[in-house]
Amino acid sequence: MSNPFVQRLEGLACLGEADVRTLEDLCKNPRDVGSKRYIFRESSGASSFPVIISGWAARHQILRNGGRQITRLMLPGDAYYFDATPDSPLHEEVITLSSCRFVQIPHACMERAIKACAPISTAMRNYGCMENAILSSMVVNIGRRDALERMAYLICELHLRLEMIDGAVRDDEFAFPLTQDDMADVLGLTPVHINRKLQQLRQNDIISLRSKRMKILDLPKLRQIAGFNSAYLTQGHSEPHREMVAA
Amino acid sequence: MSNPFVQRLEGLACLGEADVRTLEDLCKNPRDVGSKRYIFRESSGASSFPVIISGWAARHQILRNGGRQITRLMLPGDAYYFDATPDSPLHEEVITLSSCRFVQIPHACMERAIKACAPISTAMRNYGCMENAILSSMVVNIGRRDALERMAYLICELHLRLEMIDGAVRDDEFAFPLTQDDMADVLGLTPVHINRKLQQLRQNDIISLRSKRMKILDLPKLRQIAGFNSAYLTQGHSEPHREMVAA
DNA sequence: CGGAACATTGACGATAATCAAAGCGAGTGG
DNA sequence: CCACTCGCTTTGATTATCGTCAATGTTCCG
Repeated sequence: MSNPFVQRLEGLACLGEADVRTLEDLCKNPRDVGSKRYIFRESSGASSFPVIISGWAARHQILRNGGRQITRLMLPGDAYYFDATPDSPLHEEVITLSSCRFVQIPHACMERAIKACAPISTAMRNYGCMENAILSSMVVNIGRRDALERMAYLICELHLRLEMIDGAVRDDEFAFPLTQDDMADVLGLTPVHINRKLQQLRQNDIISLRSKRMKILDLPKLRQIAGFNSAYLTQGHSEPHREMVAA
Repeated sequence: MSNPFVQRLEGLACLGEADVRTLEDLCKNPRDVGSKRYIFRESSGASSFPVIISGWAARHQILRNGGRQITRLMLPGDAYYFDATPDSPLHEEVITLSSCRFVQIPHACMERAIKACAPISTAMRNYGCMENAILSSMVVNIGRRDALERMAYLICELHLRLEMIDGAVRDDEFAFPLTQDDMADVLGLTPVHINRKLQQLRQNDIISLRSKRMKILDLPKLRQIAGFNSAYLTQGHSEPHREMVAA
C-alpha cells in the first residue's frame, strides 16, 4: 500500500515522478507508538514535524484550569507542518489517539524538497489552505451548533476525510478510536453530554458505535442533522432536526 | 505609509527589493467600500482574492437556521488567500466591518509571483501557517473558555495583532469598529450576553469602549482573565479570575 | 425631527456543566 | 480460570451559564 502522505499531496498538486520519489525518501524509517503518546511537544525550536502514516492522532492545547481542546484530528496522511521559522512559541502538542505509525520529517529536509521541487511547494501551500478550511469549519461547528448537530457534523467530516484514504471506509463503516472524552475535547463539550447525545443518535438508528467501530446507518439523516453538505445548504432554509425523537 | 500587506509578508520571510516591488505592483488600484459590504462571495471559481489595506473585514459563514459565525477577523494587511485550485466549494464570504480600502489580487498574478520569487512563495506559505495558528487559538477559545474569558482573549489577540501594524495602537488604545452583534458572531455567543460581559469588564476598570474606540486600562488583568500570554501559561497553574467582582 | 441601528435591561427558559455513583469490559496477575 | 483493576461508559440529580423574548434607551445621521 502506498504512502498516504504522498497520496494526499498528489491530490493537492500535480506531482511528477521525481517529486514522488523525493517525498517517499522523506518518509523512510517510520516509527510505531502506542495510544496516548506524545509525538510532538511544545518546543519552539523543533527541528522536525510528524506525519501520520496509520492510526489517529490529534493536535491539542491544555488550558491552565486543566481543560483541553483538540484543535485538529490527524488521520493517516496528515502532517503537523507549521511555520518553519516560528517566532511565536507553539502551544500545541501532538498526541496519538490510537496505535500509530508515523515519520518525523526534519524541517530542513522539507525546506530542501520545497526549494528543489515547485510542485511540492504548491502541494504544501495547498495543504495549509486545506487545514485552514477544516479549522474554519470547526470554528463554525463549535461556535454555532448545538451538541447534537456538532457531533453529527464531526462524524460526517470524519467519514468524508476517511473516504479519501485507501480502504479506510467500507459500507459507511470505519475504525473510530476516539473515546467519549476525546470527542468531548474535540467538540468543546463534556464527556457526560457526549454520552447522552451519542445515545440519541443510536436510538434513532442513525449510527452504531461499538468497540471502536463506527457504522453510519442513515447517512442522509446524519447529514441533515449536521447541516453538512453544500447541496443541503443551497436547498433553501429547510428546518433543522425537528423530526428527531426527543431524548 | 507603506503597504501593510507587504509589511506583513516582510515579517514572514526575508524579501528582496525585487520581491517587494512585485508585491507592490500587485497592490495597485485599491478600492474603497463602506461598512457591511461583501467583497468576496461564495463562488468556487473566484479568480481573485481580497487583501485589506485599511479598515476591518471578516470571513464568515451563514448557517441554515440563520446563525452566523465569523471565522476570521481581517485587519489591515490580511488576505483571504485560499487554495488556488479548489475542488471543494467555498462556503465563506468576506464582509467589511468598517469602511475599508482593499485590493483584489487575481489568483493568476499571485501564482506568477510565487513561481518567479521563491521568497514570496515562502512568505505565503508562512502566512497560511500563521492563519492556521490563529484559527487554532479560536477553536480553543470558543471550545473551552467561558464568555468572559473569551471576550478578554479576543481583545488581547486583537491588541497584539494591531500592535504589529504601523500606528494602529497608541497607549493601548485603538479603533474598534465591531458592534456587539459582530462580537457575538466572533465568539459564538449572543449579543445580549456580550453586552453583559462587556459591562463586567468595564465596571472592573479593565477596558473602556466608547464610540468604536477601545482602550485597555488594565492589560495584565485582561491577559490574566484570558489566560493569554505564554509567560502566564508557563507560570504554573495559577487560579482563574476569582478576584473579579461578581456581576 | 424622525428613523434606524445599536446598546441596555429584566424576566424567564433551556442547554449543557457538574457531581457522584454504579455498571461494563478488556486485560493482568494470582 | 477467576478475581481484580483500570479505563471507559452509563445513569440520575442538581446547578449554572448562556439563550430567548421583549421592552426601553441611546446615538448617530440624513
